[in-house]
Amino acid sequence: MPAETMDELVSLCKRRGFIFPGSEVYGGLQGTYDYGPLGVELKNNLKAAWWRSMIYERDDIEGLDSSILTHKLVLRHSGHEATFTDPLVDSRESKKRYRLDHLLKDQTPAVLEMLAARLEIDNNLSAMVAALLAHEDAGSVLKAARVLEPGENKVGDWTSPRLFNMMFKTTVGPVVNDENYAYLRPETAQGIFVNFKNVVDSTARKLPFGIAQIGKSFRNEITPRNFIFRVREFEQMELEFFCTPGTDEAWHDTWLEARIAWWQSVGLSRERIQVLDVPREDLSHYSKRTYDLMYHYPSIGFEEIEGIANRTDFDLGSHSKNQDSLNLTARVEPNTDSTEKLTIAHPETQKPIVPFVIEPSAGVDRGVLAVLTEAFTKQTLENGETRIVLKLRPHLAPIKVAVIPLAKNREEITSVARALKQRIQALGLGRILYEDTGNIGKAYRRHDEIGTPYCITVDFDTIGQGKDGAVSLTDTVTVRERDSMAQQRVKISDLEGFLREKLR
RNA sequence: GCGGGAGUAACUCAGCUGGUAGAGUGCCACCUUGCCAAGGUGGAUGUCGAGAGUUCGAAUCUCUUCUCCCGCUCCA
Repeated sequence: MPAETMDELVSLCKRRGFIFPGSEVYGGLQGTYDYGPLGVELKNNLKAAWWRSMIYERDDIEGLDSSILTHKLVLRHSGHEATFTDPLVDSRESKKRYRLDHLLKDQTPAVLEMLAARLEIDNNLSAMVAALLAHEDAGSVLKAARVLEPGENKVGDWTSPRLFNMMFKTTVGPVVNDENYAYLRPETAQGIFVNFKNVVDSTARKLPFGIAQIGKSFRNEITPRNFIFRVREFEQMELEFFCTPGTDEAWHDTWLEARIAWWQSVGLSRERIQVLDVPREDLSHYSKRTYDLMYHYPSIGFEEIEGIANRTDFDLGSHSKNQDSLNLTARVEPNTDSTEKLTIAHPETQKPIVPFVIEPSAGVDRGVLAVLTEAFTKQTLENGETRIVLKLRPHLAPIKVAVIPLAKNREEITSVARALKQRIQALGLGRILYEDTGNIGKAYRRHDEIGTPYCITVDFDTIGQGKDGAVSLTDTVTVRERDSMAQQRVKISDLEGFLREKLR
C-alpha cells in the first residue's frame, strides 16, 4: 500500500536524509529543495536507469549535456519569451487574479470596442494587451471600458496588469545593463535543438534517431507547491526523437507505450498511471498533440509526471535560417538571426528535410516523488507493531547492502564485518554501508525505512564460535531480505554471485 | 498575489486564562545484548520561524515579515 499523504513522505525524507528544504537555516527559499545523502543516491540511480534505457540499451539515441545558461535569441525563437511571460491582472473586489489575455478574450465585443477606443488603437487582442501593459493607469482604463468580472455581471475593480516572467534572467559578463542578459533554460529541449546540427555532423546519424539529455531547468513558478512536485529549480530527463514527417504519429504512440513500460520498470504500478490526451486548447505553442502521463500522487491525486509531445517541425524550423525553403508544416516566426538550416537527409529521397520531433519529457524530481510514493509501505507485523518499508527496486535503492556485526563490542566480529564491507563495496554494486548500531533489530528497521534490499549480519558462527559449535556455519553470514524479512545462510565465498543476481 | 490554517528539539507533538520550556521516539557515549525498533546509566541539541511593540515579565497578547499546508489564480 503506497503512501497516502504527502506529509508522511515529507517527514520520512527529512528524518532519514532524502530531501531537505532549500536554504533552510535562513528560513527556506520557496520552490527549492536539496537532496540529502540518501536522496542523491536515489535520484542518481533513477537518472542512471533512464540513461541506460535510452542510450545504452538502444542503438538509435545519442546523449548530450548542454549548458544551462542560454542565449536569449534561442528562447526568443523557441517562442518561450512570448509564451512564458504572462500579463496578470487582479480584481480588488473578488481578490481573483486573471491572465489579461484570457480575461479580454471572454469579454463581449462591445466591451472590446470600447477598450480599443479608449486606448486609441485597433480592436486587436495582442495589441490591446501590449497597450495596457504600457499604460500608466491601465486599471482605470479597464474599469472605464466596463470590463466585466467573469462569472459575475458587473464591472471589476481592476489593478493595472503586471508582467509575470516565468523565465529566470541573469546578467552575463561584468557589465550590468539591459542587453547583457541570458536566461536559465526553462527546458533542456532547446539545448538539444540548437545542437542538432553538431550531433548529426559528428555522429553521421540518419533518421530516425534521438538525442537525450538529463539536466536542470528553471521556471519561476507563481506558486511552487506540493513538496518537490512543483519547484522553481528542477531536473528533466528529455528525449528529442527525430523522425520523417508522416511517421511521427506512429512514433508518438510507440514512445507512449515505451515510457509507460519504463515507469513500471522503476516500480510504479500501472493502476496509478493514467494517460491524458491533452485537449487541443490546452496544448503548448509547439505541440500538435501531447500525451500526459499522470501519476497518482499522495494528497494531490493524478498529476503529470511526464509529457510526451509531438513537437512537429516547429523547433528545428524556428531555429533555422531561410525558412521559406524548408516546406515547414508548423507556423514559425521569421528568423534572421540563425546561421544554420537545421535539416537532415530524407532517408529515401536524400533531400534535406526538417524532421518531426517526438519528445518524451520526464521530471526527475516528480519521478523520485512517484518512486518514493509507490515504495512507501506501512506494514502491520504479527506482533502488532507497524514497520515502515521502502520497497524500492534494488537498482534504485540508495544503499544496496548493510553489513552488520551482531555485537559491536567484539573485535573479532567487527573486524570481519568491516573487511566484508570493503570486499562487497569493491564489487561496484553501489553504496554499501557498515552499520554498527549494536542492536540488530534496530538496524533492520532502519534499513527497512530507507529501502536497503539486503542486510548481511556477521555473527559468532561466521567466525567459528557458534554456541553449539556448528563448524559447518563458519565463513557464512545471515542475509536478511527487506520485504519478506526472511533470512538465509550464505557462504561468504558465494556472496558475490548472490548479490550480483539479486541486485540487478 | 488574495482568503483560511500552521510554524515549539532531528521527527511527532504537549504547554498558549502572560511568570522564564516539556514528553515520546530518534541521536551520542559506556555497559548489557547470540537475529527483528530489548534493557540500564549518563549526555547533547531549542535565541518557542524572524523582527518590533505592549508589559516588571512574552512560546503565550498586538503588529510586521518569512516559510509551510489548504482553497482561488497560475502551471510552457
